[in-house]
Amino acid sequence: MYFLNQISETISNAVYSLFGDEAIAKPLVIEQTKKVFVGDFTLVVFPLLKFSKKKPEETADLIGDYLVNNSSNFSSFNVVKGFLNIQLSHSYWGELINNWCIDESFGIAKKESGRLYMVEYSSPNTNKPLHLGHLRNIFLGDSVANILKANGHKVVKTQIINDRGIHICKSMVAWLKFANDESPESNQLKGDHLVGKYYVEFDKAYKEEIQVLVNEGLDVEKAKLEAPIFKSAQDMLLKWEKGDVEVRALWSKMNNWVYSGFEKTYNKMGVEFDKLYYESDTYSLGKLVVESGLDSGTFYQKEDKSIWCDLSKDKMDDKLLLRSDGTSVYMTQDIGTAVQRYEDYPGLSGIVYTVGNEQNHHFKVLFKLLSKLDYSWSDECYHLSYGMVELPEGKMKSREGTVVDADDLMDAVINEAKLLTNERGHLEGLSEDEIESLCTKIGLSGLKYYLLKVDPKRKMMFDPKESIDLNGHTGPFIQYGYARIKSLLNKKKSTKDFIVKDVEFKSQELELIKSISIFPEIIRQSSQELSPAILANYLFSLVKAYNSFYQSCPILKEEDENIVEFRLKVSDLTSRIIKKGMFILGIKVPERM
RNA sequence: GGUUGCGUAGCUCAGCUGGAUAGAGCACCUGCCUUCUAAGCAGGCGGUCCCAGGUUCGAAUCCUGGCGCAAUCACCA
Repeated sequence: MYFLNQISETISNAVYSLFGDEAIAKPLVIEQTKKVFVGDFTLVVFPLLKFSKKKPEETADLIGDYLVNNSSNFSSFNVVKGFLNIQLSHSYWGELINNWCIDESFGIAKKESGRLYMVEYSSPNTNKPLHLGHLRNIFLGDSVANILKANGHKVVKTQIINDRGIHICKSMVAWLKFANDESPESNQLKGDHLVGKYYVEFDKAYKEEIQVLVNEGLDVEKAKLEAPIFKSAQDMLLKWEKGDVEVRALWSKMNNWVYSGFEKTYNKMGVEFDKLYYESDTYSLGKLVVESGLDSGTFYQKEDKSIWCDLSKDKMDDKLLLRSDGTSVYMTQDIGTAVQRYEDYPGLSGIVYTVGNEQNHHFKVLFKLLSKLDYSWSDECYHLSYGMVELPEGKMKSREGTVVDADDLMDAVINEAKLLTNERGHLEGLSEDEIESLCTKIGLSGLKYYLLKVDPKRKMMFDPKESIDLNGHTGPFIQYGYARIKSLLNKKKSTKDFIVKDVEFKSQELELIKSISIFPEIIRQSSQELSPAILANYLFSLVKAYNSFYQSCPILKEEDENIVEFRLKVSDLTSRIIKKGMFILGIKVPERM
């Protein structure tokens, strides 16, 4: 049994014996003892006073006495006001460490849960390259998938690619008009960047045309609709929907440019997907589902033929599902996609949608619609909503060119890692390939950790200077801790069958052990909250505890062989947790740096 | 205007299923490398936890009301 449960059960038994079953009707409040007090665990006794009918101090004393007298796991206790601070015996800690060390998968679920979850993330449009906002999304989703796996679930990593619609047509129109057949091959530009370039070109030309029309006396709204280039885009969308061969060919060609560009970006990130969905495939299923919802009376039709869902009972505005011309909207596609997914994976236990909080309302409505359509799984859909990434100078706006490009950012962060690592003289004796590999690990860890350490649901500030920092609360700090342990273990390995016993731990050793002890709980909690930030912050505190231990407890110099073995063992265990934990965050750790 | 989320040190963030003297990192200041990697460690400075009420033995945490910021409420995606 997980030892925290074991401890709380023992304490619970003590309370039961002393004060009866009513006293344990509510869960006991047991927490790790705050640093300023002496002890390992603290029982808050205030809630027990009405059962003990004694003062807080006396109540705590009674329980403390009982524990120490009835279990060798507890060595001593002290009472401060209504707080019972309990210390575990060092021999019990030693026993625990032995167990953790021989457990290859310490902290990770031993048994499969039998559940299969789908995690959706990234889900870009195919008209422009990925940017900083996508990075938070992708790192989050990828890590959440790993967290679910670490808790014994099976996971399908997926994305819905928004490969159709008016915005895609804009790039296509602009390319036809301005590109002179420019292709990724002809000018060595990544495909997604090339297509993005023409999306911007479209916008530029569009604005100019609007201005011309306005100068001719049209009002702005009208001009937006009348601009020739906009009309061509609309025209192209109609042709696309009708399956026009030439338009489809161009669409296909440009989308493939984008996909190969994305591919490179995902490779660099170290991210991959198990299953891809394309809106061009799922929107028509969405239409069918909406139409059958109309037949069954779930939805209603207005005079102009548009189809709606009445949400007044749910205190929301009615939602449009098919336009009067019969074309689909975003919501239609999302309904189709969800239905398709449950058809593809009948055993699915749930879908996690990693999508920004700007779409909170959209998903609330989507899940409500699925429920109205009587899909039993509608309440298994979960919107993992995360906050926007903001820059020191404000929000990213594509129109104002303040968007931070994902490829540029990764390159910058890796280059910076090279500079800083070189400054420290840590690149000596490495080949070009090794330097590349090491600095990629370091740079990306800085970036990923920076984006993951903040609670997903909060908006966050992205400061470029901080994101490439190697000191303090950063990915490289954790990597460095790992590399130091590895360097140590290369000099002397712990003996496999050594058993820790009769070791009196120094305070730094005990702090480290305590930090290690909660790793399984952290893995569980990260999954419950779908929050890599919990794990990220934990790993930082673990490494801090280790560094403090490392500083104050010499290992190779220590004479007592028993202590040396213990310290090597606990170092090895720490390194395994760091590696595993960072892996779950999607971050690689270098063996040396 | 309605709905939802957020407001903690100069800055970026933890802590929030109520618990003790609210914690980290950055920045600034002091020490520590002939000793296992100083990308480190030890310490200092720094707080009306937005405001006002309420519940409670106990509130940064829960409730109500303000103030401020953000998102959203599209025949956009």
